[in-house]
Amino acid sequence: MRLQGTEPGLDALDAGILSALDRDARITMSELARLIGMSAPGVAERVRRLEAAGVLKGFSAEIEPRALGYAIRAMVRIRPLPGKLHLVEKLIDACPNIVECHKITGDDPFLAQLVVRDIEEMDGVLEALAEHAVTSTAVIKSQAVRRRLPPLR
Amino acid sequence: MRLQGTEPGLDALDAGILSALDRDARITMSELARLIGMSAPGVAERVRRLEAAGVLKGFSAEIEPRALGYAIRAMVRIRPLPGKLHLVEKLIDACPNIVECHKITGDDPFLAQLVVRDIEEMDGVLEALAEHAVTSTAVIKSQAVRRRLPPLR
DNA sequence: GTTGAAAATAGCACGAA
DNA sequence: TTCGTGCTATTTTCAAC
Repeated sequence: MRLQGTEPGLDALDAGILSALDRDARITMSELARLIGMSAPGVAERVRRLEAAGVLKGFSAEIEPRALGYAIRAMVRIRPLPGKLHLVEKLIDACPNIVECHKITGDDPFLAQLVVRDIEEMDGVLEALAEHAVTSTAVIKSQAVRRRLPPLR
Repeated sequence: MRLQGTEPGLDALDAGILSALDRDARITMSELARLIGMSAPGVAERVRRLEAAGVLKGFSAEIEPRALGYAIRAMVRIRPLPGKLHLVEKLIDACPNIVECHKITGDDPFLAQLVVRDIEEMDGVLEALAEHAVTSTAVIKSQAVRRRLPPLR
């Protein structure tokens, strides 16, 4: 196996495996084997190697927030007030409505994805942040590109 | 089962199921059954119902772009030039380095997540967009909050 | 939702290329 | 090394309750 971070390291079979697992992570190794034309132990071994190489970090469920009553999703840029960077980072982590947050370059250090049931709930979260940071909120209207993999080779 | 979008609709067992599947989507129904204290056919039935209700949209692999040689990740705000909205949307969809894109409110209609191997590749993507849109790029330095579920009840 | 039996699958050792 | 075959344990699925 090649070192992590060097390429390609992935042949067409690995690419097929990753692609299939991305479409349906609960597929059986047998079915996966049929799809790419290998034996089940063979693909299972490759999957283990991809995990060991750090390519496959895990498998997760795609859950639809709307179906849980979270009608609104928004991207929030967050700029902590002077001296409040660490405090704000803790606030962000402690806010259960923030389902993801990146530290980014530029004027606003954080870009968070917010999921709320209604405008009132959104306002509550933003108000709580407002004491220690300036926020810019953009409501998500739709997905132009649904989560997908980058080119695998 | 309650109508999609009405709450709660989820009891503690469903919440446990979703949480466990989010942590590891490839867990067996038997193991999941043990975790939440039910029989295997019982949990399997609940999982089917959560899928039918639109709560569980699917299961996907978490793939680490870095391990594939994509050293840089960035969030790009994209503002199409007048009359170029649809063209830009097509360009975005056709760009394999864009792994996700939201249509949002505000001055910049699109917020895309970009994954590239190096600065040169990033420049190439942004140059291609520059003909038809104004872009603002923020490189992702780290994840402050790793993808997680909102409160399930 | 549970139990129990049949079919499919996973995981292992071993041999071949 | 990496993959395939054949075995056993586990899991899935379906029936009946």
